[in-house]
Amino acid sequence: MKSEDKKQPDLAVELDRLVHEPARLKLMSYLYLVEGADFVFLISRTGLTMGNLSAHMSKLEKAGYIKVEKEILNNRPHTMLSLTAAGRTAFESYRAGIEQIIGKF
Amino acid sequence: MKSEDKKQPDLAVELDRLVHEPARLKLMSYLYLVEGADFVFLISRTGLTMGNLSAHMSKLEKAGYIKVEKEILNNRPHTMLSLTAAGRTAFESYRAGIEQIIGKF
DNA sequence: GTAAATATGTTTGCGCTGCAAAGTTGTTTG
DNA sequence: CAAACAACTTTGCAGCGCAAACATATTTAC
Repeated sequence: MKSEDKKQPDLAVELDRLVHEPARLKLMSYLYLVEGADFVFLISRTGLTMGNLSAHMSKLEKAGYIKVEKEILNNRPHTMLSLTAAGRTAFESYRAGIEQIIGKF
Repeated sequence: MKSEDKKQPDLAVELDRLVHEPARLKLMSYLYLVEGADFVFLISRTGLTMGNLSAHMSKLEKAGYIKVEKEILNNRPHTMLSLTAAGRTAFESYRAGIEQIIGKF
């Protein structure tokens, strides 16, 4: 490396706040592995309330990070979530960013 | 009443928001390694503005995570930051929490 | 010698956001 | 039929991070 690099703010990496928020980070982390989980299951898995899961889900959907499919199953609503390609990319890049800040695990 | 662990919400881990905030995460990550850095240097290192660094520094200090030492050096104010023992512990436990959510790197 | 620029921070104003609580819609049960 | 349940959505507000404004002391320019 050259000394012409005045400062190297390797910590100046920007983390995607949409992913960074703990509730959403948990969701995306899980969806990254399983490729599909339903609303009710995710509540028990993440410890979120229905209200909060609903709100975060909407944000992630609006951002294009997850796909939300609603259907009627056994006469009841049923909601399935899954990561989109953009969501996978966003998660991977978030992971890289955080690793850069925190260091190797 | 007695509860059996039917579900293991390994994602239900709580992240310390004081550490989680990107600006503070960067600060603590760096201080974890070097054990002492001054205000001006940290600005270039983290990409924060003076105002934001000042605010986050105050929060971390109030939380007991860092120690802030102010002196006059060459007729100018000089501020040194360093992690406290509590800060080190908090950072380590944050790291463990995030690893549990995101997975192994 | 004083006005302007520089250095090192702190404080303030406010827009955004996450969370708990309340609301919605439909179904089952007694 | 009413009350309880299931699966969500919407709302209200407190708290927070950020940019901008402010504070204070020193050095430089003229």
